[in-house]
Amino acid sequence: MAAGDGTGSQAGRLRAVAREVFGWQGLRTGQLEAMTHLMGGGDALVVMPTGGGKSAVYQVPAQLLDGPTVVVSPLIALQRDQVAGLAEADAGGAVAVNSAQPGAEASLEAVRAGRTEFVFLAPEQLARPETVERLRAARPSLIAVDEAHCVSAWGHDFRPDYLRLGHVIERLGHPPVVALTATATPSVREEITAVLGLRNVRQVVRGFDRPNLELQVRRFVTGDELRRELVAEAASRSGLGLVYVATRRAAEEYAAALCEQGRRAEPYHAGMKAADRHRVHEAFRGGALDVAVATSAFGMGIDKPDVRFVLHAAPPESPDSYYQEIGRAGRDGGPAAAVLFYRPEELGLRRFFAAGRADEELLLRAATLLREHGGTVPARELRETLGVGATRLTRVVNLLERAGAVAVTGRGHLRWTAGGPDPEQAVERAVELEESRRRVDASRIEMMRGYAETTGCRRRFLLEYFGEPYERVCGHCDTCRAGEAEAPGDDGGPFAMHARVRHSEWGPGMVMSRESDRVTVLFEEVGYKTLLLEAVERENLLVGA
DNA sequence: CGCCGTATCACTAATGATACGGCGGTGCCTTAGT
Repeated sequence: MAAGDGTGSQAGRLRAVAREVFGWQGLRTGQLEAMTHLMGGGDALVVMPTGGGKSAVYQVPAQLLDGPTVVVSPLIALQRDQVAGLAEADAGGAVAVNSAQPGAEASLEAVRAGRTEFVFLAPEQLARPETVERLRAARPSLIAVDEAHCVSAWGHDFRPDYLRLGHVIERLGHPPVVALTATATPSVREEITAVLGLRNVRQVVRGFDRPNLELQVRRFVTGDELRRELVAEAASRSGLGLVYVATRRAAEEYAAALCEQGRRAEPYHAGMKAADRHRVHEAFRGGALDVAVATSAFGMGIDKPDVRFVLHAAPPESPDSYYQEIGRAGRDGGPAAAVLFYRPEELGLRRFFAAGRADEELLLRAATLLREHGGTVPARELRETLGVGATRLTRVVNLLERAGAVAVTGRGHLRWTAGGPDPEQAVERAVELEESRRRVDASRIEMMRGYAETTGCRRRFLLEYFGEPYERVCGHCDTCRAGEAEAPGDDGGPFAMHARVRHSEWGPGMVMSRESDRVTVLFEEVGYKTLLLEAVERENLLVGA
């Protein structure tokens, strides 16, 4: 293909739009690669750090494709910012459709009539068949799914509507789809692709390494000591900081303790009034704070370049979440510290959150009712018959659907699959699926423990967890400086990075990291497992697959 | 699973020690009542 022709002029048009509409002087290779693929009709999965220009990947092609762009975005506050940002450019207009926004009807009509280019919605809005039909009538030419890792991180029980996005995409005629996220391990990338039903996918993954982050873990025996030391460190560090805690109550207590030390500190969690949350957010953005003490509610949409430290009072539920949270430090490229204050006991809370089980009895009742009915049943009717709320029903239906027993129609009605499993088999499969999810969640917690307790290079541990080979040690995390971290020796043996293997009991998996005496494998069914090489060889546990 | 607050006991005066129960994160939505 001659340069300047075909894809070449395509890139030229994209660059011109970026410049003329948005005022961006250039596009990065990764952005351009994803955009070109979308323009060619394919789907894309873009993994880039926040502030790396993810939004551009859909905003620019949207100008060239004939039809509106549907943007799925999980937070209403985030939607507001994005709509406001687009309003400043001459980009064709943007609206958000949600409960906090009056005039949903007029907005959808504007989209259908072609008066608005961008429409932002939360996944819950797309659970409403009427809304999907309205969008379908507008014949969208592009769909962007922002914060796509939510498909995996929250979808299964917390926000089940994410799991329905695949159906929504099909119902909207499956125009080019771009999934965007700032953090995703290879397994999460696979899950995003599967759940959204992406086709002809181009994955664009920009480097995860953030060399300016100094990684450190401080280990404690008692909770009192941990709290005291954390307050002391947060109070003495200079520059803007973020302290992540596990509970709302801890957020309040640490913030109060830091104020006593004379720092400008505020708590932030989902139990606070919207006005207070907004106030803290603004204070953080405007430099009126020294430290924000927050639960995981504080996060998405934060793009403050000069955060100098992120301290964790307790480990989050996975290295994915941890990396996302510490990634909010040092965006300006200047030095920044990420310190985990660790006690093994604190993992207990995470295990509690991950322990939920499938409601077998409810599954069986729902399955039996649907099969006996035979035809299509409105979800609302089934909810009333079973006497459960929408959240629980959605969860049960999702499981039955994944078990191949129930289909959800475009109108949101439910139908038992003819020729599928019988109710008992379906419930059995659903329970297995839930068990499998539980095992994977538990294994991610174990990987978080692995990070906290490793004697190897911490940067290497995280990057290999994300599937990015890092065959060296960083030299400036705490273990490296203590001289403990040993350089890896990759002799190209049978368990090379990313090699496909099979375990006699745990089934197929992929090698995610190697140390001199052990290997960590991500098994499809049971999650992460670390095996001693000596035992692997002695028992012949792993074979190449 | 582990933590914290409350209740109870033991016991001669204020407090300490132990047992037990409840609670714990992320955001949409809707609807009732100011």
